[in-house]
Amino acid sequence: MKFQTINGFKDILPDEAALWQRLEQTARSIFRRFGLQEVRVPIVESTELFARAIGEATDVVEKEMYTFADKGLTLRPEATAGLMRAYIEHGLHVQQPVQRLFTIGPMFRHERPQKGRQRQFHQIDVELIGASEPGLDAELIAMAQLLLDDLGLKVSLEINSIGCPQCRPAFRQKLVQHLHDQQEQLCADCRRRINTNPLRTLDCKNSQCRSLVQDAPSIVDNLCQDCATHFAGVRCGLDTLAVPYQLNRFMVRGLDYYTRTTFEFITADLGAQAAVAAGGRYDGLVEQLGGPKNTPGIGFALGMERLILLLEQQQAEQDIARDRADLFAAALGDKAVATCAPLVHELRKHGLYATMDYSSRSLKAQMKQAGRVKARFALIVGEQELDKQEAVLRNMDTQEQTAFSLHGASKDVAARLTKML
RNA sequence: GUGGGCGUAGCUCAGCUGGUGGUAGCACCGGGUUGUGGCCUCGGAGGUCGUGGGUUCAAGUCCCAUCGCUCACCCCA
Repeated sequence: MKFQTINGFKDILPDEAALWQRLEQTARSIFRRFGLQEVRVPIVESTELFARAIGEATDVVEKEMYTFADKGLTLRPEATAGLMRAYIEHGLHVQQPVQRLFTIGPMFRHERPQKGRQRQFHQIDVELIGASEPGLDAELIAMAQLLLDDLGLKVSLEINSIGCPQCRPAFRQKLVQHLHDQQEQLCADCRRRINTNPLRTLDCKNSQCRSLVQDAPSIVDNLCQDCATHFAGVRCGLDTLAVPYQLNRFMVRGLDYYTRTTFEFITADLGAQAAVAAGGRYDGLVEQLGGPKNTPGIGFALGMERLILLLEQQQAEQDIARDRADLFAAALGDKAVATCAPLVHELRKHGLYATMDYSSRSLKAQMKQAGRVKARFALIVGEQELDKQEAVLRNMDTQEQTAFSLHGASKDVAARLTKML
């Protein structure tokens, strides 16, 4: 019996973990400048919360959730619902009119895994709650763009507005009418979608469907006055901030809570999973979850695995800069090991990355190991030196070697040694 | 849920129309340097060829089943 990660779940080993750290650090650095605050919420919530927030009829809720049916609990398939629950539960709206929050962590969806899609995946999730001005939409999108730029990734931005409960039903009806008229020519999936989720036909990948919806009614032409004005404001804001974008009137959302502004950052380098970040406005969500009335919000999620894949592709040639050890102690013999161990520990108290080998292997083997941890210095402690209370300090870069006295308590020896490194 | 591709060393992979599992590369260990890393050189260790059946004198190779991985559909970050 051999244990292994189960399908759709993945180990992140040290080399890759370095990239994850870089990604998170870059994100945190950007978020700080935009005044975002971190929150950490549980990965388990009541099933009812997700059903209510995401929508009973969505694929995510209908067939992709990891649910403990007997307990009424579910592993979160996305972050927004839990964040909104926390926002409402703790009355965050009272503390500040606009809350700027982010969270980072794992999400779970029981889909068939493929490139850029795991069953456990990670998102960086940002939410701005409590304001609806279009300038805020533009700021949020510009921030996401800045983050992706800082990571050195080339992605393109697409935006759309999907209206609100005022104007979407009318548009939906109009679209259904149009689709009915050419039902025979649509693919089987799209024929089914006419009834289940007509908006989805707009981004079908089937080429024939694609050309058929080209002259379908466009949602941006069917927005109510408020939504149209708002969307114009968002576009204007993006222009002001010099964020290039493409209007994609076929872009829709799979989660029910979205309203008005929607956007996606797309890459051509990930196969079928093109979206590395996506989000939009959700002006009715807080109220729908039992929070204060008229609390608008907007947010987005970045797919971390997808970003990591891009980062890996991009710098396939460069190897990741590993931390250099400050000192490697090569101890030859039991006495030497006994001398080095407390010394190394003292160096670590001084904040240095020091390490040693306890096995008393050949000096050659230990030097090799020193090279492997990219040690800047090696301290060679052998029997010859020990008799004289001395060691050899070798600069691994210049190959210079000097005698180093081991006289005194290891604490004092370490203090002297630290100065020489 | 539906299709396609692939399972040989820790990793990346050779292995042609069946005829003894590769001096393959990387990584690991040791020698060359009686106590000095990277480069070089020599050697070593490491495998139920995913698993179970079948065909055959003979199966990593052909057939069937099964498990696993992967890509795509669907859906989504």
